[in-house]
Amino acid sequence: MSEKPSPTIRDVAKRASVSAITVSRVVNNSGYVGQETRGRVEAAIAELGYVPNTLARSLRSRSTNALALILTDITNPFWTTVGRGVEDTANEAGFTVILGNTDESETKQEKYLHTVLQQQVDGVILVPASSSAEPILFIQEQNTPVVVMDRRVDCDDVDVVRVDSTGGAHQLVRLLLSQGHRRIAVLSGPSGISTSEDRIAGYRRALAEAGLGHDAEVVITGGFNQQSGYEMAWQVLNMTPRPSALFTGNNFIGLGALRALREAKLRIPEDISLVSFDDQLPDFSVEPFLTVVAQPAYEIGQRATELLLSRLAGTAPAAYQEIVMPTELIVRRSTRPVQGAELKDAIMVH
Amino acid sequence: MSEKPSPTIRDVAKRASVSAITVSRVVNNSGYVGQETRGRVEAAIAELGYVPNTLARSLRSRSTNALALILTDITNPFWTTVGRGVEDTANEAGFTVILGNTDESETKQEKYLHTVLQQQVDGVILVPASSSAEPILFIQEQNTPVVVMDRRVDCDDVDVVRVDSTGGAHQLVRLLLSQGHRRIAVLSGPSGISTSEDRIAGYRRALAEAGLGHDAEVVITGGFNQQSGYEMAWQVLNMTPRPSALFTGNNFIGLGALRALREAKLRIPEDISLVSFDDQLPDFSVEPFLTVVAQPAYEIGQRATELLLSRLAGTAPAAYQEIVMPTELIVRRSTRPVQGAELKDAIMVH
DNA sequence: CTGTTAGCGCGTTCAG
DNA sequence: CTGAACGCGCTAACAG
Repeated sequence: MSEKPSPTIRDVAKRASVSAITVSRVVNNSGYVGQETRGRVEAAIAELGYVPNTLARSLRSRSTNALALILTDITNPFWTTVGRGVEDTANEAGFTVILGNTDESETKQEKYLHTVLQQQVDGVILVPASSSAEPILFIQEQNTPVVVMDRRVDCDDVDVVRVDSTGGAHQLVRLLLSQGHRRIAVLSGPSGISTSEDRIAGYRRALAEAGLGHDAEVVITGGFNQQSGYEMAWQVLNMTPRPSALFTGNNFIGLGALRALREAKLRIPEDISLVSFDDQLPDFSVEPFLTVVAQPAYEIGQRATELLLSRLAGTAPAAYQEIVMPTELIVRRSTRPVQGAELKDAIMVH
Repeated sequence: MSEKPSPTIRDVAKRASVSAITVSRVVNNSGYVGQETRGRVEAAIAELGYVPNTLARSLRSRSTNALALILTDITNPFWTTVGRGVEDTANEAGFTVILGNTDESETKQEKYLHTVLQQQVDGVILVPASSSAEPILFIQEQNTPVVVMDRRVDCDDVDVVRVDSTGGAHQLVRLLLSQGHRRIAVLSGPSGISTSEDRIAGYRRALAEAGLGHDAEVVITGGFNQQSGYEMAWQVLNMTPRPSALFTGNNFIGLGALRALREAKLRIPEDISLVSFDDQLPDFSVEPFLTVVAQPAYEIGQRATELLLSRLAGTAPAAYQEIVMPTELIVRRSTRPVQGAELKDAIMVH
């Protein structure tokens, strides 16, 4: 393994008997270069196996053509799909994407923000771990454009791309109400996160419009993960009277609840109804049967990236944008009209 | 939004009435700096909101503290787990990880390799899209250390971390043989990929040791994905006589086969036996029941990264390493001894 | 169409 | 313990 250093632009220049800048123009397809000169340069590049140094390029040109995508849970298929939307859109425009995963931790988020800003990314797409405005301001202080994705924050001066969580929850709960359900439990995410709270708000609005109230006990908050969904579901199953329907605040909470219901030997929808925010991945061992409100995950990533790129290009409207995307109600087979008798038949589980 | 440029190390130096290099020493904790001086510098950093420029740092120090991880399918949970092993190990050592997804395409792989080498990553972990030595040589030409993961390549002068695919397949097929299965179909990945071929080799060895041969028709190759598994399984189901057992070459092929078997209304293991390479993700709607050979996914990533880091540190043995990790047979409930009658009872499906 | 000059922000080298 | 000079590899700004 010989230790000869990688060839630089000057080595290529020398070999092709031109100046460094000419090589630069050939590599970047910028400016005018004569046919014959270009040929010589390209030959020299091939012979030397020259690979341009992006670091130096970015240092000089003050632009890395890289975006940071900072999200909360890369193991969640919803986020992988969003991520793909971001990546595809960015790549198409010649940008690379640097990914950071915060696990909903503000500390990790801060760490990643520092890292990517040090790396001089041209822009940031952030799924904030809290609704605090501080991280946003920190990014903006570095003159770096930022788009907040999925969640609202306590800050008006920033671009946001999200879905209508309140509306989606409202639809789901109205469906349950129309089937006669009256005691409906909500298993939501962390309080302090807008999606989590908006979904509860949609639930409350649906009940209020129907002239109904609800026990405080049936509204539960936890984490946006399976374990939490599992635990919250058991909590619900132990209530007296037991709710006749569950509304879970995201896909993972829904999965956890599903497991709890199976352990409790409750059939869906015969014994209990279940609806959820977020569609589930197709599972090839069973037919899809969960009634859900689906989010346009890929498109969310796409729109957020487009907005960010237009800011970078200076083609975005001056005013900060808030893009709210619609959700889609998909009715399948996990709910059922409540039977007259069932209303009083509140069995204790466990 | 005022357009003042981000503060540089010199701005901090001026504000603290020291030289730039002193600031550098404070930031990097290198060299001696007096207590009092350090205090002034830290104050200046905080007041200015100074964030060091990694680009310039790396350009100067000729090291980015970044590794590239190039793999073939990020949507496969096996690879996400491997990736986590890489990421955790790298982060612990102060390295960041740049991820590239090739979808088993040599073209995409080449594109990513170019990108990350331009970005001056300190090392590459590659899951090669083919067994060609060329990409390896290309990386090594840039004086960049590389570890090949999961697959063998036509190149001896490179570090490799993989599992014993032949051995794992051998165990699985021996289990089937011991239960009396004689006509066993293999649904494997692309030919030309060592894992795919090694798993077929293990199958052949098990049969040969039992003094048995097999029809060429029951050995099928396709892609390492669900769609391909689904199609290959249907192909098997239409054979006469129909194989009494299936061995699928990875988790996704297994999932696709599962779907085909369900569509064909075949019960497992009553109507047909199924074993697979790779364990499946826990699915909360059904108990795990598939008999598999599991790979230590996380540890594979970990070992590969450790090896790469030790190369960077210069602490690795001079000779190239080939680390072959063991697989684990997990017997569950997807196979069953073949019944005497069944052997002749080769029903056509469809 | 091509070249010269300068300097991006930082850290190594060597001298105080 | 601190600093001055220099250059990493590349391109912006200006010549010609």
